[in-house]
Amino acid sequence: MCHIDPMAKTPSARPEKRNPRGENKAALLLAWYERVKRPLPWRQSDDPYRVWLSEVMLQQTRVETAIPYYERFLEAFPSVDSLARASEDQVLALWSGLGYYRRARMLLAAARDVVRSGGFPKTAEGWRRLPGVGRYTAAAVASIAYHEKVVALDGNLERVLARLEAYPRNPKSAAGRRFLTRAADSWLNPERPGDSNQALMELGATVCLPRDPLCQQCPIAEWCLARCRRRVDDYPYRAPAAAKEARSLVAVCVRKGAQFLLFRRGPGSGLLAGTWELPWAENDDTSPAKALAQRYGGAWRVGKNIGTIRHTITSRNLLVAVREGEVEALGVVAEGGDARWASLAELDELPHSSLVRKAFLAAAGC
DNA sequence: TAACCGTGGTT
DNA sequence: TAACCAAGGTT
Repeated sequence: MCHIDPMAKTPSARPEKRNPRGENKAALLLAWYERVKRPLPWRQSDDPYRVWLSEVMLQQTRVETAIPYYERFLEAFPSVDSLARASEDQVLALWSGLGYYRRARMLLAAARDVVRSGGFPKTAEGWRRLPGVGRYTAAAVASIAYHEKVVALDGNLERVLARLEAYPRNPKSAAGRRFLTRAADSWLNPERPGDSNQALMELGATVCLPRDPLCQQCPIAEWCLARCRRRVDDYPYRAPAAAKEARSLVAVCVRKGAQFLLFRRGPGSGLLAGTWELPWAENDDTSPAKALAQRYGGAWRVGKNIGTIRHTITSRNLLVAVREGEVEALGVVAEGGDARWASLAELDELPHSSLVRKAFLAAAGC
C-alpha cells in the first residue's frame, strides 16, 4: 500500500517522484487541481496586481470573507497606479471590516513604492522588500504571476507537508520551515510553480483539513507517511498552548443574614472609583489580609482556612481561585462610610466583572 | 523566538 | 462558552 520508506529521515532521502504505476507525483497533483479547483475571483488572471492584492487580503483571513472585499477593492482601484493615487482614508474605508488594518496601510505604501520605482519587482526577492510582503506573499506572487519556482509555504502547506512527511516538530520554527520547504519543492512542477503551490493550498483547504481530513479523496495519499502510519491526527505538531497568565483573586464573603457587605472602590481605581463593589483583591505576593487592607483600608484578619481552593473559573487569560474562609473586617465593618450592607438582588446592579461576581458568589456558597 | 495585530466562523 | 483557527507580517 505505502511504497514510501517509513524510516526515511529527510525528504531528500526518499525522492520518489513516481509511484509504482509510473505516475509523476507533481503531475498527479496538478491534474487533480485542474479538476477540482474552486473558481475564485483572483484565479481569473495572473496579473501581478490582482495576485498581490488577493494574497494580502488572504493573510490570516478566510477565502469566503475576502472575496467581496477583493471585488469591491478592485472596482475602486483596478490598477496599482490608481491605488497609489488613493488616500489612506479611501483605502481604509474599503478595508473596513477585514481586520489587520496595517495590511491596508502597507499595501498603499507598497503601491506607491512600486509606481515610484517604475513597476513591480520581477522576483520573489524583489517582492520581499515591499512593505507587508513577507516570505510567503513574495513567493506566492512570484510563482503565480512570474512563474518563479519558489515554495509558498503557508498554513495549508505546513499541514499538508507535515503529514506527508510525518514531520514531528514545530513547522513554524526555522528548522521546520526549512524542512517543509524542501519537502514542498519536490511537488513543484518547474513549468507551473504557481499552480503547484495553489494545488497544495487547495488540497489543504478542501481535503487535508485541520480536523478529520478527507484522506479517501486525497489524490496523493499514497505518498503520505502520516497516513501510512495511521497517525494523520498527530500532525502537524502543535506547540503546547502558552501558559495562560494565572492570577489569583481572593474573594471574601462577609454576611449578615441575607445581607452582604460592600465596599467602596478607592481613588485611583479608574473610572469605577467611588462605586460599590464586593470585597476582593489580587492575591499574588502579599497575604490575602494585606491585599484586602491595601485595597480597602482598615485592618483585615482572615481565617486560617482561607487557603482552600473551592473553585477555579477560567476566562480568556484569567484563572480565578476562589478561596473560602471566614473574614473579619476590623474597624471598617460599621455601616456608612466606605462599607455598607446590600441584599443579594442589589449585587446584580453593581459594575462588577462577571468574574469577580462569580468568585464572590462561589465564596459565599450561593 | 514570540507576542501582537482584527474579525468572523466553528466546535 | 472559551478556545481555536483562517492563503502572515512585523517587531
